Amino acid sequence: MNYWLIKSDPETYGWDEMKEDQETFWDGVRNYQARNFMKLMEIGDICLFYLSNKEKAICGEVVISKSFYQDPTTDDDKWVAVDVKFKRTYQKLIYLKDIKETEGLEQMHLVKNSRLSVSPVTPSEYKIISNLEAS
DNA sequence: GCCAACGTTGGC
DNA sequence: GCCAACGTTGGC
Repeated sequence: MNYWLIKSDPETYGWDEMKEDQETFWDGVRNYQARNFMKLMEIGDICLFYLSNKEKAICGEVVISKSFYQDPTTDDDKWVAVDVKFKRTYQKLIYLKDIKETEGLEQMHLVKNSRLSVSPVTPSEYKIISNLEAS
């Protein structure tokens, strides 16, 4: 089982919509690096849901409910989508600012390459983030 | 709203 | 195949 971080602009698709839909497909990724990570996602993998721009915080978790398939929003077979299911809302938002200040998280793609919309999270990073949520 | 960082495109 | 120009993203 793997951990990931997926990014969404709340203006496009926010956490409230995710919660209401319960399940949705994650499409529209047009970046090879992100696409390659999506292809590695398996059912049951946990994705941290990050809100860019306005919030700049991780707000909860979703679970992969279907592994990659051709992105239905384009004819171009280069691109893929996955299905994700709502899991839970964090007790508090974990802000980018705090992530940057936390030891052990400075190597995260989110910190080093903020433009990558899908990125892997290591088990130890996941654990540190869980601790931040509980603290 | 600005701008840095990054990816992509296209001319040579 | 190189690299300049351009577009997009996202933090500030």
